[in-house]
Amino acid sequence: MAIMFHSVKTILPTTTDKLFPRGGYAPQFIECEMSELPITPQKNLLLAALPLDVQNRLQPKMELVPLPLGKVLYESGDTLSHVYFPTDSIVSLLYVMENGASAEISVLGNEGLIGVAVFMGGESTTSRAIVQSAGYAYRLPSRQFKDEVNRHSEMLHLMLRYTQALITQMSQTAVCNRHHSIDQQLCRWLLLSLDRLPTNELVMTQELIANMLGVRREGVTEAAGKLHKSGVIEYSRGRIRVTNRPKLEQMSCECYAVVKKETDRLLPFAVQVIALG
Amino acid sequence: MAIMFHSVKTILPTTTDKLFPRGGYAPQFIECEMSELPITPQKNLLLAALPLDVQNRLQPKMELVPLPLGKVLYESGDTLSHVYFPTDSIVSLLYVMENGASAEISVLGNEGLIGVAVFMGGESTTSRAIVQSAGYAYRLPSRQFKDEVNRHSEMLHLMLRYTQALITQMSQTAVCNRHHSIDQQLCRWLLLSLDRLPTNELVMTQELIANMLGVRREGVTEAAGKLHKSGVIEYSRGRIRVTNRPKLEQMSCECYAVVKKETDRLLPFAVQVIALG
DNA sequence: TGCCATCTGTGCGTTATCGCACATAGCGTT
DNA sequence: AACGCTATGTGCGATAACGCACAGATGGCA
Repeated sequence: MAIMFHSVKTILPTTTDKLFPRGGYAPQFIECEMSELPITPQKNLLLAALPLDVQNRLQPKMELVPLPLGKVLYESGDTLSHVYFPTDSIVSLLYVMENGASAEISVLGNEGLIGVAVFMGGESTTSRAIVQSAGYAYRLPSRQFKDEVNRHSEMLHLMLRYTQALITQMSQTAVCNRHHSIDQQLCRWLLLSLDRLPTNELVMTQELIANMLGVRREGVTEAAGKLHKSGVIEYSRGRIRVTNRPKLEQMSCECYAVVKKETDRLLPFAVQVIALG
Repeated sequence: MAIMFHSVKTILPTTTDKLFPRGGYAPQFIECEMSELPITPQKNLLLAALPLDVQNRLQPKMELVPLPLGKVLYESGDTLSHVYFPTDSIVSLLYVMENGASAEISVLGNEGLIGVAVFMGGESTTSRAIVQSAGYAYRLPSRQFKDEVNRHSEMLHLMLRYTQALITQMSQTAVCNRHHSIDQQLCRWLLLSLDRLPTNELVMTQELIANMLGVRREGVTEAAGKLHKSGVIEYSRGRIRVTNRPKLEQMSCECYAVVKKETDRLLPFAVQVIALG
């Protein structure tokens, strides 16, 4: 399969060793165009939705950090030292079982935050947060985040709404895992990722997608082959380009639409303009 | 299979028509011994964990309502008029798909409440809340519940902790749906139900269990047959008695233990004394 | 230019679960 | 005591996904 992808430069180190259990993946990164698109806290839609005075209070306390692919923001059971507000990165919440098998619980980008357990009170969760698409995030020490949430009820209510959206996605994942085929789930997964990216191209091997979906790599290969035959995607060695998004949506199970609709309802400020393939 | 179950009296009407999509189930109820065990708000462990002054404020606003098997407390998309604090009933959060297939997202008893979406801000969810084991619950109008939560930060924090426990269970359900066999999942499901009942006997047909697990009824029949052969359970026509709980735990997947441990961590006041089979 | 790690494609037997059909059994009602 | 509804048991072919093995393709790098 000869597909042209524009060349990219490696600008961030990877930390994938032992992080993606099955794979030995060492990918490259799309250059982050810092000069053209300055990364501000407002790139995160939750931060942007806060009242201006709260934004101003938070700004000096936050720190912009790069999130290379495969970086683990926290491990199951870890006490969370910071919460992260992605600006252009994508993070998966992944559950890893005793035998090493895994499954994605939810995925989030600049519409969300990593670390709801901080204000939920548990301080840790049973899942792992792992960077699925490299980029940046603003982070805030948990302690200060908690103070702000307790001080500004508007911030609390925003976080709670986001948490409900997260719950919706988790529920739907459970249902999808039960009832839908790998083909359909791949479509759902691609759409969820696509919604959190500025382009229609994702940097992700089939091996990693398989880890996220909790299925065999070969299963993803087969499903991706079908999507290619249908003219929906093109791909090559860790890059996937969606060329027909409407058809992708059509081939997906209802789960994508349900989650999208509910997320848009709960977080109307985060309604995304979809990049047409 | 000749198993003796103590006779029971029907004391509550059922509302199962069209509520459990696949089944035409019309079961009886175990008599609720009101006189021996007065039902007080403190039977619900969340209510019991509140500061006394808050309990006293809430008490007159709450109403004790019977929850017959199969009753739908809310439907997907419904605006929640009340939140429910079960005292001795069990409620499942169930997702019902477009084609009628379903899957349980989580289950809760007197350690929880139905209606987290009220203080999360969404006012509705994409799931259905349905009574899985008849009993009672105290309910509180959503409006008043919200006021109390906003007024008493202690109450808010308690609810948030419970919500995190709920999230943990949802996540684990997603993983379990992906990776574990029907046999294992049945064990998990029985244990989760058992923990929320005062006895080691549950009133539930295999058909309904299949609905909860999102699998075929025949699959549950087979799995239950194996458990019986192993001497773990006895059952007959809508009643299941667990006779060897340790073995049941041993045959379950890790998911039960993970959820239990995390729930106990988050809600230490709700640690349950397990009825030995 | 050629090497080589790694990503993707494919085949094949095995297994779990499904969907359907129908048989058997338990229990309340007449 | 017989009936009938409902719950449970069982068999069977179809299917989806699995685990494994290995072939082929790609692209970075020496």
